[in-house]
Order: sequence, then C-alpha cells, then structure tokens
Amino acid sequence: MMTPQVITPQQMQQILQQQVLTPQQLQVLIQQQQALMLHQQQLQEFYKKQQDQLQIQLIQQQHAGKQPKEQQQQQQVTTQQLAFQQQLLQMQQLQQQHLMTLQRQGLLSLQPGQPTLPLQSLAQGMIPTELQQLWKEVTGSHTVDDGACNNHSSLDLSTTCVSSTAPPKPSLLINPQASTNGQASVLTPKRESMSHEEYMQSHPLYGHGVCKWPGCEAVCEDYSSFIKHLNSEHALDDRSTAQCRVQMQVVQQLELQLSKDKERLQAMMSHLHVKSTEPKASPQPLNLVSSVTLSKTASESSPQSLPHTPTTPTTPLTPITQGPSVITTTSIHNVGPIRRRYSDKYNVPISSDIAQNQEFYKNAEVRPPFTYASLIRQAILESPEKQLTLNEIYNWFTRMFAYFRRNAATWKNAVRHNLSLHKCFVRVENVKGAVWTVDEIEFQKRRPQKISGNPSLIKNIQTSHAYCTPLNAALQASMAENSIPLYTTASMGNPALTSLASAMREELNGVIDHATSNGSDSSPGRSPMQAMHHVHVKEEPLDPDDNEGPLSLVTTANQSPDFDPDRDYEDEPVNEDMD
DNA sequence: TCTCAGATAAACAGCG
DNA sequence: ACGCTGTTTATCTGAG
Repeated sequence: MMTPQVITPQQMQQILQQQVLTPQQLQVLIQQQQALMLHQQQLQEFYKKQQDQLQIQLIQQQHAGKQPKEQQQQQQVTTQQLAFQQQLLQMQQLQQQHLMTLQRQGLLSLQPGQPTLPLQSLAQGMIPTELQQLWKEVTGSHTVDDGACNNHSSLDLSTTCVSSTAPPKPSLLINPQASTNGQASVLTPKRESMSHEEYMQSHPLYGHGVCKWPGCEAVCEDYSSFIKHLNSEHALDDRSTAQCRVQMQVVQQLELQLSKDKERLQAMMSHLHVKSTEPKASPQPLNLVSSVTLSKTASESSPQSLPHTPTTPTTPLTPITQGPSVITTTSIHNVGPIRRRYSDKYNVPISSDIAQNQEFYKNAEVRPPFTYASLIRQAILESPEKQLTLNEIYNWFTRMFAYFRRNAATWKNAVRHNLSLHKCFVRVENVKGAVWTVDEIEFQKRRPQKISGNPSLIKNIQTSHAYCTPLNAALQASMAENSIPLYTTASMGNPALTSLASAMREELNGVIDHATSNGSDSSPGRSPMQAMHHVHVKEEPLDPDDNEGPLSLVTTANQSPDFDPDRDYEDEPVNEDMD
C-alpha cells in the first residue's frame, strides 16, 4: 500500500485524476488544515506571550526608576510606530475595500491561503508564470475575504461551511460575506465598517500575533507589522514559491488521505452493516471523516503508520507540534516515518488534550500524541485514588483511545514495559494485589530533557505540578476562547456523529462477548490506600532530598476524572487482531 | 555521527 | 498447563 509520505507529485497527480474530490471534501480539508494551523499558532503565541510578558515585567522592574530617559525615548519611538502603523492600517483598509469591491464584481474569487482551485495544476508541475499568477491572486486576495468558512472561492462551499460547524466563534467569522450566513450578529462592531481588529484576525496567514506562513512563526505585534513582515519575508521569490508549492502538496496529501479514509469508512460501514447513519450525509465530522479509521487498514501494513501526520486534520484540536510551524517544508519530508514520536516534548498538557479531544480519541483510531509513560500517568492520575491496577490501566487505554483497541498484545506489553522501566511508576501492593501509582517527582525529572525551546515552560513543569494547573487552565481557556469548529463542534456537538460512533460501538459490543474479557475490573470497589501494606520501590530509591516517599507521590488532581460511569470498554475485550 | 529516549518485541520468572 | 503480571534485554527509530 502506498503511504502518503512517499507519494511523489507524479503519483499524486495520478491519484488526483483518479479521485475527484467533491467540493465538500475539499472544504472540509481546508477547514481542518486552516483551523489546525490557526490553533497551533494560537497555542504557540500563547506561550510566547506569557514569556514575553514575564520578560517585559522583569525588564520594567529592572529599569523602573533607573533610566527614565530611556523610557521616554522608548515611548517616543512607540508613539511614532503607532502613528506609522495607523497609516498602514488606513492604507490596508483602503486596499481591502478595493479588493472587496473587486470580489463583489467577481474579479477575485480565490481564497487567501487556500488556493483550492489551482491545486491540481500546481501539482502537475506549475510553471513559474502560473505560480506567479497564483501568488498574485493569493497575496492580493488575502486582504479581502476570509474567515472560518473561506467558502467564497469559485467552489461554492457555503452550505458545507454552514452546516458543518456550529456557529463559529467571532474570531473565526468576521468577514462581511459570512454575515450573510446569519452570523453577523456575533460581531461586535467597533467601527462602522469591518474593524481592523476583526479583519486582521481573519487573515489566514496571521493569527494572534504570529505569522502563520508555513515554516514561519515570526511574532508580529500588530497587523501592519505583519504586513510588513509578509512583504519583506514572504515576497515572491523562489523560496516562497517553493513553500507555496509544498503547501499545495500538503493540502493534496490531506485530500488524498481524506478520500481514502472515506473509502475505508464506507467499506467498514457496509461490512458492519451500519445503515442508518450515512457518513457522508453528516455534514461534517471534521475530525472523524478524516481520521476515523475504525478499521485496521492504516495500520495493517505498518502499525505505526497512523500517527505519521501530526499536521494533518487527523490531529485533534490540541496541536501537537510546537515546532517551526504547522506545516513546514521539513514536515513534508518528515511525514511518515514509522515510529514517529511526538507529544510530550511539544509541551502539550496531556490532561487538557485528552479532555478536549476525548471524543476524538475515543472514536478515531488515531494514536494519541503522547508517550506510553504519559498516558499511563494520566490514567493513574485520573483515577479517584491515583492508583490503578494493571488491568485498570489497560481498560483506561481501551476506553479512552480507539487506537488501543487493537494490537493489544503490543501496547499492553509496552504498558507493562513502561511501568517496569520508568522509576516514576511505583508498584504498590495491597491486599487485593498490586496497584500502580505515579511518582510525580520522578516523572517530572525526566521531562526537562525532552522539552526544548521554552525555558519558562520547563521551569513551569519542573517547579511544581500545582503550578501547571493554572497554566493548563489558562491554556484551556485560551483554547476555548479561540475554539475552532474543527473538532469541538464537529464531533462533540454533532449528534449525528456521536450517534454514529456509538452505534458502531454498540454494534461491536453486541458482537463481542463480554465474557471473554481479560480480567475483572474491580475499580468500583477499589481498595483504599490503607489497605496497602507493602510498597515496592524500584531499584533506585528516591533520593532522600527528594522528600516524600511513594505514598505521597501524587498530590494533584487538576483534572476532573472523566471516567465513563457506563464503562463501555471496561469489560470489553480488546479486539486483538490475532484472535 | 553520536547519544538518548521511546517503541516494540521477546524471553523469562513468579504466581494463581 | 495456562494466562496474567512484572522484569529485563535487545533492537530499531526519531530527534537533538
């Protein structure tokens, strides 16, 4: 089976010729990618801003009362900059109005940053003049119209947009055209016309102070500086055109993957005789359409092939990469290596990620972007008593992640391996057997090695877990604030999807006999800590300086236990492939 | 290129 | 004997 990462442009061309995507599919893909990019940038910017604010505060404190002259000079410069920026803004607005007029007249139809139409021609080897023309269109029209829908391209996708998402957040729905969808009321008109703030939020290459050009994450304080940055750093040159071409290919790969996954889903549905919910009828499973590979197709050839695209729409709401950008030229080349690892090192709080994307992970057979150790820890921390038996850990995996409902022998072995290997997992014997707990200190010890690039975050993580809690909260707040219709609304808010997923689950549950479960889950009657009478400390005991022993290891419960009371998967046999 | 961490596979032992 | 649990070793891979 051909894997996306080895697809050459020629192959892609062939595939594209064979598989004609519907406008809806295209739109879904584009939305996914855009939302993903946006969200990743939001997170990155969130981190950066926190850092910047800290640094600014520090600098201000240091310079307070020390060098008032410098401050005055700085203020002068700032004032000048503001005046200049205002001029730029005015120019920008004029340009924008002009372009809007053009678009109304039908002279401009291409979506900024989402060159859907020229995709194929590009893939088929766009000649420089074509690229230039495209580039002109892109750079020209990106000041026009944009927003969550981005559906005013030549492809009429407005229905897809409207139906596929719950009412988007204002930040994502701010263009005048979108108001025709009846969403204009969400806007808070600060100016008579579309305000600059609104407009700049809608720029596909600019989000929350960060340039979203693939591979670029330059911080632009405001929109005018972003425009300057765009014109200076991303002018029409070889590099930019190459990046544009890469972006095209990225989109195409996503399209290809989507179409294939859709085919799989169709085949699965027909195979499982699921009739009621026609997948393509549901207007949006933005997350599921692309990633619900409840079948085993993707991993048949290579079990690790699934997680190969952290930048694809299969990625749930929480971004995984913190790297250069959502989509970089390198990411293209890196797509697909087997055993791809990500996650922990990307500073994504696992609890918030899982919480945010719970339904996604439950239904989509996508490998969670966290290491086994992180997942095990999360499972244990989520438990009421911060302790789980091995079997309960297994159950948590299968309950929370569709991915772990397959290849049980593999990942269970990995779980056991991790439990034994990592000192952060402490086995505690109680009357009923052994349970596993987390040595949070040990766990945090190993993280600094993995986190690079953000000292403040490292510090956050190292200092105390409690310190992480507000960070998580702030992060989640930020995520909620900038919620994108990609996953949250499409999956969680989509009853059709939920019913589809649950229907399939029930179908599976009905078929599989619970009696074949691999163990008894005794979680309801978990024995209390007092019942423990023996603590098995691993070979390297904790340093006495590290204070508390294993029994006081887990002190934080920053996440609400989201155990499913129904415990759908608790006793569900892990449908291993080999059985 | 080297090192390290993680993933995976597998062998093995203890236990019920 | 069998399966589960837990440990350990080896190998491969990706990333820094």
